[in-house]
Amino acid sequence: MPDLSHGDDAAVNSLRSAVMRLSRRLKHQRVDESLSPTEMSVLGTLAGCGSATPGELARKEHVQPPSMTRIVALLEAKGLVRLEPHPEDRRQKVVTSTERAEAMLAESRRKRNAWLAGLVDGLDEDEWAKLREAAPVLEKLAHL
Amino acid sequence: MPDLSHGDDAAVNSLRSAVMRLSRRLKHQRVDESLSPTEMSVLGTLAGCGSATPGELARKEHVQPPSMTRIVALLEAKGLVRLEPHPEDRRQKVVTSTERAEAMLAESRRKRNAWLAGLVDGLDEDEWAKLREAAPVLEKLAHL
DNA sequence: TATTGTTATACTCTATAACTATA
DNA sequence: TATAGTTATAGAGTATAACAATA
Repeated sequence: MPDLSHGDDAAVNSLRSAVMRLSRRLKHQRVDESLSPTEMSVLGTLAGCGSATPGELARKEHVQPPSMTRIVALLEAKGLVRLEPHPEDRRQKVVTSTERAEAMLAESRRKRNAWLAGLVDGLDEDEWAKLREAAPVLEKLAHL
Repeated sequence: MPDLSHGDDAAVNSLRSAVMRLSRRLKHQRVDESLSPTEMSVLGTLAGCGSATPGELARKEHVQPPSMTRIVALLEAKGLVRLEPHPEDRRQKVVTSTERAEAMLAESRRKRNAWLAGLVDGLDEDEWAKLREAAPVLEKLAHL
């Protein structure tokens, strides 16, 4: 385990503050107005793991089960996920993203890049490189 | 401006997703249960810049003026900020953090480190170093 | 008896619109 | 006429508690 020395203290504060502010801006920059950040995140997760149960999704997104019930219902109403009975456990359900969701993810990826291009306009190559290197670590941290 | 090539595309997705999830977890890990993430962020901002008007704080935190009015009122009720009339413009007010806020920030910094220590337990030195390097860039991004 | 998911309900945070006071 | 801040109100997102169905 890394030893948290005094210098890291400032880094932690900086990291926390930046993440909170960035998340607030990202909320506003949603590519599809009809989709909340968590709905988008769920679709991204499903694109990565194929399919999952509501409970698994709730744990992965760090949201309570009732919240995930609502989110999945909204996504289903929009035709972005499909709900099927679990083959082995009749209590559970299996959530799978539809082709429409895949197409939407691809489209929003283009739009996000446009927005980010504007934002990284103020960054130099070195800064952007650092961010790129840190992205997977941030993901790991979010999953830990 | 850095050219956003194909490889960056994935980094953007990764970054966005990670920031959203981390922010959700940070919300839960608030050191002082009675303080929202934005309230904490405002205190951090004030600690950095000394004092500011509600309008300035709203812009810095990327929040609308009425929201900042509420936040400042809550902080004042908790004795964490002081409100004074602006010396030159009687429409404006000056918000300053109190000693109590400074003490609380110091205390919460210790608690945050303890929480982070648990989280970075799963990171190796190299990953933590990447995160530390990226922190100031994330901050810059959040301010851009 | 434990677990998965749902329903019903309430809370927190933020936004928009309309208003007041000052510039 | 424009700007800083406030008040009133509404909406989005999430949580907790109680419940149903299945294991």
